[in-house]
Amino acid sequence: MGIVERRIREKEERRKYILDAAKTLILEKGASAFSMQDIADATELSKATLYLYFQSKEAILEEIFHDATDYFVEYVEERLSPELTGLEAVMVVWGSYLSLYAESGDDFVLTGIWRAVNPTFVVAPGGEGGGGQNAAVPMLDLIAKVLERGIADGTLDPAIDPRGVARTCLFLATSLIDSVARLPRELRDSNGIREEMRLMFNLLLRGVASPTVDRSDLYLPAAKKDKR
Amino acid sequence: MGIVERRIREKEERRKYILDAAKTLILEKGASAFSMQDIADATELSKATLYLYFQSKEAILEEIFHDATDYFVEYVEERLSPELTGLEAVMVVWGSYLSLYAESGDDFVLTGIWRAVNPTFVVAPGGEGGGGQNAAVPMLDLIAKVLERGIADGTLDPAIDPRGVARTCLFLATSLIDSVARLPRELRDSNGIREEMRLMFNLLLRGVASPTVDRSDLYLPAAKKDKR
Amino acid sequence: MGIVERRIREKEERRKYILDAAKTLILEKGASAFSMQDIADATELSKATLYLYFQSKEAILEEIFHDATDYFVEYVEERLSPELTGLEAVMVVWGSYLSLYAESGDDFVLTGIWRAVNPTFVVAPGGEGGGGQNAAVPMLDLIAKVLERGIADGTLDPAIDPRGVARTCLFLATSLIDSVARLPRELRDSNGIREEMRLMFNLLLRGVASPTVDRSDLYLPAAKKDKR
Amino acid sequence: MGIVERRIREKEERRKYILDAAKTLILEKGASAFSMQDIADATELSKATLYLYFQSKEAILEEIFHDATDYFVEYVEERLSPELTGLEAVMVVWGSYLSLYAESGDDFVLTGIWRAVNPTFVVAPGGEGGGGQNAAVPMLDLIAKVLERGIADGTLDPAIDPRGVARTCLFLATSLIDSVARLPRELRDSNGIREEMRLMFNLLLRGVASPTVDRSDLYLPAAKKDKR
DNA sequence: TATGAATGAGATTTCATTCAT
DNA sequence: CATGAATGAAATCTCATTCAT
Repeated sequence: MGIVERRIREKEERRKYILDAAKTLILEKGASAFSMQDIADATELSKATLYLYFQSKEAILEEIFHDATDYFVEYVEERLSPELTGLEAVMVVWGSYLSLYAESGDDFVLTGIWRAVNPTFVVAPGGEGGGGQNAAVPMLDLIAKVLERGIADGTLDPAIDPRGVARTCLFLATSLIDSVARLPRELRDSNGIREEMRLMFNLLLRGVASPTVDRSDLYLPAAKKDKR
Repeated sequence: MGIVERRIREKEERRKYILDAAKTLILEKGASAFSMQDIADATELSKATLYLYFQSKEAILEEIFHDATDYFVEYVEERLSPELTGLEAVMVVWGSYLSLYAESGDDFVLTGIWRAVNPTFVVAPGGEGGGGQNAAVPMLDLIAKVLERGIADGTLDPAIDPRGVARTCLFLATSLIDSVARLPRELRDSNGIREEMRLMFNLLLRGVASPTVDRSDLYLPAAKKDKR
Repeated sequence: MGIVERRIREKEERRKYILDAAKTLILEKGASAFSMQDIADATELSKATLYLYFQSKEAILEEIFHDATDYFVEYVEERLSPELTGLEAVMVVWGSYLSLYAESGDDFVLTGIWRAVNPTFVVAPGGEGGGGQNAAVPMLDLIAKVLERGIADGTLDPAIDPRGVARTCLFLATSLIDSVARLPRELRDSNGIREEMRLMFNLLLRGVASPTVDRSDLYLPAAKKDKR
Repeated sequence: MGIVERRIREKEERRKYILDAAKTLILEKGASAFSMQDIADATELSKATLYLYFQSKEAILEEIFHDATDYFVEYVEERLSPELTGLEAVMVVWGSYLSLYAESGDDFVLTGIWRAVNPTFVVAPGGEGGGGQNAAVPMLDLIAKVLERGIADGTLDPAIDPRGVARTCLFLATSLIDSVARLPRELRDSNGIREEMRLMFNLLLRGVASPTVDRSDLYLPAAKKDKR
């Protein structure tokens, strides 16, 4: 029932359709290298029509970023059962990064485009209140929460500032993704990248872990294998 | 002595003049957002004149990147006395990053532009042999050498692969710089950024240090103060 | 009927409008001396708009060349009734050249621009298989066919190689046109040019005719008069 | 003797030096595709210096054209002994074209650049009195003279107008050369080109010969071999 | 709602020519 | 006499965005 509802639903579907095309293009050409014309071609819509659904090219980028981070946050939260220690939880987060990249690499890479959306985000301490950047806040919150848990249960170094470290970690992780997003697609799928990511997370893991934790527990498993 | 030398010197000066203008622009607008016209306006030269001094826009970027990395490597090598332990040496490198940023912030930020020059570098494991990217090799070598020293003398975790970790660290450090380079100038000078960098390096420090090292030694001093 | 058809027709008309402007410019300034800006000025369109209708400047040149040669080939084929001897057919071809030039001088001159499109054509024996040059192939085929006819019926010199001679003749004829195309417009309309062309064709005619043919039959009539 | 004379001679030598470099460049890149910078590089002079010796780029082209035609005229006149029939003389002229091309191909090709110098020449009947075009007049005179000789001694068709035919022939011959001049160097040396030229001259030969002449005498020998 | 058409502004690069020294 | 330096003008092409229909 309701013409209005149908209209709204159809509009939403169109938006999604356009976004999907844009995502594919970003993954193919990089976030700054694709054009509105590219989207128009891919969707078989006219450029003018795109502007009926999105205010600007930037608005499209922002929404894509938003979607990607939401997806990531959801994905992680599903896997964060309350009985995990803080350290285990951190590993779940990092591990999710790796496995999401390994599984659905493409979609995930889109979390890396925030630089194209709003470069003043993570790095700017006071910048969290800005415009299109808020999309990163849930990711930040997620990480900060996990870090706090670890500080509380003693598995993470009590000296770290959860919020600051969360920002740094997120920044580093998305930086890597950002770089990956600029690589040509064929390079992007290489094992090398996955190893590079794992290496980075291992470093960060040891960086945040409590000194009391046995070093041998601070290795993320190779991607695509479930954590034991 | 004589006319020829003066000519050469003046030519060199004008190159530098143009480069300086370009640097300022990069710092203001980001490495990919400035145009030859911008440089022409800033220098009050014609676009054609710019091409007398540089083959292409890319050549300008490459030279700037080169200069910045060279300067960094020199700066660090001056401070790396042989009697330092590997861990101390790592701290010198990271510390140099911090103090260089604090001292000559702007120039240093330019080490972050390699993404604009050749985006396939660090992240691509086999990519070290490519084109304009070689300018990063000295930085990589420097870090790898220091890590090896630390593995040898037991102050760093023997499990790390020096070359791989060097690549990761360099990647992360330049990522941060790259992001900073995109910030508006006024944000860039904030203490927040410096703290962010220090935090990141502290994480990395603990990531690479041997588990036997006392955690309290793994803090970089706040920027602007010389390490004793 | 219908909007779509009208759109298509209008689009075609605007293409033609642009092409016409380009033709005029070529005729005024020469095929290599006109610029996209010139076309934009002439059509009162923006340069960007031109690129909506043609992929590149070269594409415009190619299309103009194509049109001109197609028109010539059609024109000649209409006049080549099967009962003509080979010699008569050759005279029809040459005569068409002359009368087309006399009648629709400007359009016809455009057959001479192939040099600007692809300079390696006719003169390069193996070059017939190349890129944008194929537009000349129908002209070549036409002439070769006619020559063969004449060799078969004894009105042309059996010693000539039809394909080779066709290439040479086409080359010479378009060379002349090419030169004419570079003349300032006022000179181009002179009777002198037409005489020059006739003279050339008369030479060629005697060059290919069988020695048995009476020399007095080997004169093309003055232009603008129909051959009976 | 005297300083003035030496100055003049040296100036002349410099001119020649520059011209030689320009010729080489034309042959490499085509008459319109080379730049003053190219000449400057080749001569190791500055662009400004070039303007001390030549008023403009066009002046250089004109002089090169002049030299080339002069050389051709001289070359032919040396071989035109008075006892030759007009027909034989024509064959000497055409043959010289062929052998000059075969021998010193490069220098000779330069006769084809007149289009770049002054496109209004040959084809414009009244154009002989113009500016830089006069360089072609000696060639025209040469051919006309030869044709007249043949008309007088009965070896050429009395119906032809020597001056008009001379202009046509010259036009055709230089057209071919002009096209050749635009070919990449490697193509230019092919036998195909020489054959093409020979074919054209054979056509012209039969076009101008008296009908009484035996057709079998109307073949130019293959290049590089002396006429029997 | 949808779009075809149009465009202003801008990107990089080239080149013949001039002029102060 | 020679030239280093400079440049105005031009060339091709791209792109996000607007608007009348």
